[in-house]
Amino acid sequence: MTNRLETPEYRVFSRFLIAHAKLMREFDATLREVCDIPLSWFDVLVHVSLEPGQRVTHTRLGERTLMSQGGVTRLVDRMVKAGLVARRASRADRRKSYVVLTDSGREKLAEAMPTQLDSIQELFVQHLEDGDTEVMDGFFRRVLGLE
Amino acid sequence: MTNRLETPEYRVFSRFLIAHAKLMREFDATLREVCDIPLSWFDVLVHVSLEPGQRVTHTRLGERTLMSQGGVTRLVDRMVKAGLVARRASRADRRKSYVVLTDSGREKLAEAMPTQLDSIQELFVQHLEDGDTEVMDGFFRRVLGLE
DNA sequence: TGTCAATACTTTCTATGTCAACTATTGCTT
DNA sequence: AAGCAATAGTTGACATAGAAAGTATTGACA
Repeated sequence: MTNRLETPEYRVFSRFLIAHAKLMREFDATLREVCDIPLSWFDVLVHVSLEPGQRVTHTRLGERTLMSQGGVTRLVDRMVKAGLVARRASRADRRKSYVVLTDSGREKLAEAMPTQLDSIQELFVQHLEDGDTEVMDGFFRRVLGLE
Repeated sequence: MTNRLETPEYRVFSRFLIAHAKLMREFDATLREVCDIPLSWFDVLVHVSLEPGQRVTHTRLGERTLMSQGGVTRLVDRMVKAGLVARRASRADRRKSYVVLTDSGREKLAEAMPTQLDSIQELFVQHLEDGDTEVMDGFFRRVLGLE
């Protein structure tokens, strides 16, 4: 039964899981050490800043960060308390509430972005050789059902 | 600043993250639906069964499942309560306690293994084309610092 | 042999996330 | 316009995991 676990394909899968765990751990540890924020906060800062108008609804933020709605509310709560983001009620639709960066949030992002980009470079991108990028991009697109 | 986010390499990294989240979600959902256990329990069952003598110490189980020691204790607690595994004190070293499968645990594994192997096949392995396996294996090995 | 650092596991405290129920608001349909 | 399903966000109950301190046991070494 477990012999199917010993194929090269399964081994790749297994390494995929371990690599993911390792990367997440190190990204989080580095961001906490250098910038004093967890990876989840960095994610929010980035996704707010990437949005047109530098503002996101909770729902969209949930899609981007792959979190549940309740989870987003609480994550944003903590970041509001820390002063990195603020909520701004939408005029057009009073159910909506936009998440925006505060000055402090913008500063924190400017500080954390190079840190995180360096980590990604060092732990992930650096190991991409020759055609690896294209191969892996194709693979992940298929996994995600894109195109 | 964010322009480095728009390179093909970063895009691969981003898809890697999204793919991981998607796969974990679906594996867990399928195992819960079909076999009524979470992915974390399946992981434990597999790692116990793969061990020589079909028994693992908590410490080793933690290394295998990438979990903290306290996390392992409680995860095993829950599975003991559910009757899938049991703890067996070590004679040689009375600090150690081995985790072993119960009959019920062995049955559950026999039921869950094909389910999970099918999921992995369908959601991951199926999308590996031609030389993809070798390319990705090499990449993940480098990421993990193997060899 | 007595001491003490290391090891194995447990436990407490806390952080964080999910699910489902709830509230408010919107906008479609008649 | 009234009714009502859909949408946005919050909240309560609960599940789970990590960090660090605590307990028991082992083994090395003076």
